[in-house]
Amino acid sequence: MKISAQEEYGLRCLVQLANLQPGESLTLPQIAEREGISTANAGKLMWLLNKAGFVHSTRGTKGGYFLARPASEVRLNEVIKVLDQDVLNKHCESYTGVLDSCVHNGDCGIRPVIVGLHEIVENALSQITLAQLVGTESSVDAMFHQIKGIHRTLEAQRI
Amino acid sequence: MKISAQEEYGLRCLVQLANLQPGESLTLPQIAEREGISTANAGKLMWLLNKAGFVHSTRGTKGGYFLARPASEVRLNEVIKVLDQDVLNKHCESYTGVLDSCVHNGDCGIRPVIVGLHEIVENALSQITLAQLVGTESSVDAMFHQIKGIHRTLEAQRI
DNA sequence: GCAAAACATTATTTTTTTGTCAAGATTGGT
DNA sequence: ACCAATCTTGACAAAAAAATAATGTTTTGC
Ligand code: FES
Ligand code: FES
Repeated sequence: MKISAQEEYGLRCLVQLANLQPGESLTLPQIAEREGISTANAGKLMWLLNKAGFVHSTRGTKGGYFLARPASEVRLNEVIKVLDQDVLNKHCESYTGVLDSCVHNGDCGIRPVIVGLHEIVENALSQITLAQLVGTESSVDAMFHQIKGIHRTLEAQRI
Repeated sequence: MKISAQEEYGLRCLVQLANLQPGESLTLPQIAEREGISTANAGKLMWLLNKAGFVHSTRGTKGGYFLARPASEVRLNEVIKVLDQDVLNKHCESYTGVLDSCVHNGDCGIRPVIVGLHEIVENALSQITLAQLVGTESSVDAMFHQIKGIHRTLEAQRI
């Protein structure tokens, strides 16, 4: 269970744009330099995000990228879904094994785990907006702990 | 954010062993056939799980694999951690980009998200044991929804 | 003791993911 | 009109992950 490079860098690029003042924009070389990735790579990421409608772009001199929506209205689960090539949902069909579908079709004890995990992650991500990621690390961390705090309570009860 | 093939299949193999009666065991070909993967692949997975101490094995004719601990004492977060090559924790050092470490070292808004997500997943997994996965799909699903239910409550409050 | 059945371990191949390159298209300034 | 800065897009190459193959070791049963 890990976050893919595309998910992470795509999100990072969006955060860079979220840091801008209204009216400002960033070019590909600027984004690439600020995140320490190549311009070509940033280009592909931004192309994805543009296609998905998260950013707008202007061509030509003085062009660049800027957020299409206010950062406070962009939830992280939407972003991740786009960057992850939508392979998350339909798990049982795209089975890597020899068989076409999962051998446990009909009554499967694994499916709830896979699906449930994705739901938990999605739910956590849906509670975070881009705007919440522009602050200092400690403020972001504190925000995140509100979500995790609920879990700790549950765990404490269980023991 | 997705579960890797190794995580999924390793977990599946363990569930197969958890289904056994005490004293029984499964051979590699049996495990492979039940999960629809190749014998060689199952062999590698079981080797990992054996090395990590989750299963014991006996060689020779009438050999096979069986759980080293009761299924009710094996938590999923331990299993996943072993199958995922421990790359989960130290994220900021193993940065794929051009730089040695994350460009935001010192004050990073992304780090809490990465770390926090892993903690949330780990926490959820730590609440599930192998024994809970041997039932019918609906029973496993119901168990999982107890965990997710907490999230729903939180979400409802937020709105 | 020998052969068959089974696990153990390392190496190789295949597939998927990630990152790069290059040619094209659009805009703004001069 | 021209040029330079910029995004766009598809093809390509490198890296990582996954799966397979190959070889070796141990045990059982005869
Ligand atoms: S039926 Fe899809 S994971 Fe089992
Ligand atoms: S410092 Fe590690 S993700 Fe930013």
